[in-house]
Amino acid sequence: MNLISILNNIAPLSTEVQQEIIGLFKKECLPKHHLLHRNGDLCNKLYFVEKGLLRIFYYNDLGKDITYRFQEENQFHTVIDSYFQQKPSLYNVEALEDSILYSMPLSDLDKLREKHLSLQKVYIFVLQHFLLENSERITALQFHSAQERYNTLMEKQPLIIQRAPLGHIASYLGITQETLSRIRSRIYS
Amino acid sequence: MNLISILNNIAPLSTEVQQEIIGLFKKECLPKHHLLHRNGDLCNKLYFVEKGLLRIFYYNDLGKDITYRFQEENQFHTVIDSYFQQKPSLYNVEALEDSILYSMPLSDLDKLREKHLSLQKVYIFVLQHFLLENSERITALQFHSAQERYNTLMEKQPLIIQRAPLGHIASYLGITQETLSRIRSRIYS
DNA sequence: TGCACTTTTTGATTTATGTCAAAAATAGCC
DNA sequence: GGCTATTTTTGACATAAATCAAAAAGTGCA
Repeated sequence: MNLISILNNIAPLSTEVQQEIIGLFKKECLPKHHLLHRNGDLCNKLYFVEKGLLRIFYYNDLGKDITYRFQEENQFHTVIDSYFQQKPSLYNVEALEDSILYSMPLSDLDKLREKHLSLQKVYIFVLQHFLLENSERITALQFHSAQERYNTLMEKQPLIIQRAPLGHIASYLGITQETLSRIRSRIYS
Repeated sequence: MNLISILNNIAPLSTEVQQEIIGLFKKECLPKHHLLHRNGDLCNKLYFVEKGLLRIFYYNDLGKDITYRFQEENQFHTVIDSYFQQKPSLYNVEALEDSILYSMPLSDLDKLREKHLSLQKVYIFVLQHFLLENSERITALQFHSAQERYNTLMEKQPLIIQRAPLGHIASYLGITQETLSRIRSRIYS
């Protein structure tokens, strides 16, 4: 699986550690439209997306479905509000395509991290990566126009445009579906 | 200093570790308006804000000064785009008040974390905390109105309103100063 | 105390984006 | 291949917030 090579890239792992990791991650296959996590649930697993596409979303005050983010291949995934605080989540997670995930329970990961310093590093790296991504997103939402935010998405995750329905992309960008449709039809960017 | 008791709250530290931490953090006193970090600089220190108020900001395409976030007392601070990747930063950091910080070089922290597992936990906790905060901010910027975002700020960091100039708060919320002024003058929320 | 300087407020107008509604296009399926 | 069901586009109109400009209020200091 790609997981191991990605981890190795972050910090080289001994064969022993690699074997242990492989042993603890469990393969999960989700059909398209499967709801992996429902708001109110507790999420106590860290996932790695081997194949497919996940969408994390929540319902706002008006009950409207808002996409918080997409998780593509080779990304780690978890429901952060629940996972980090072990409390019921506000978010839902669904598979937008048939997907293959690897999952590891939080408790196993904790033990593993205590046992192997090298993994602690990897975990920190992953957290930092998420943090950087989020800070870019904040910057974008703060003062970029809808058009600019769309352009950025096109650069960073170009395939999302083809893989996810328009409405999901629109709410991810913080705009309505109609506005996104109009942006796409404009000749000039 | 508050730092030690805060760290202890996250994960209990031995007296030895505490002493080592105290020894490595260096006290820095900044006068109001001091520019702690300039865009293009490398940031290789982790800070703890003992007293005062910091503002992290950047200049957008139009050269407009945009507040990315405020750091109040008892918060950890660093310039994340630079610190985590050790590359020149897009951000500036200034003291909005006379401030007292404690700083530790990245290299010292790395060594310390390798040496003491308990600190690794603390570091992860801090990262997770930032991550949660950022995700709430994204949610707010995605679909809350200017008014709602202002209300949220009032709840979370009520003192900011009195301590920072209006223009800085406005850009933090992703709106213009004029709009913020009008929000404040409204009788109904 | 008064004067310059900065910050905040107010006003008039414009613009980007939202809302509601319906038509067009696309996809899923018997 | 044709027929729903879903998704996307288009249109008309409403609205929140931006912009530009100037007045008012607040602050620092000689």
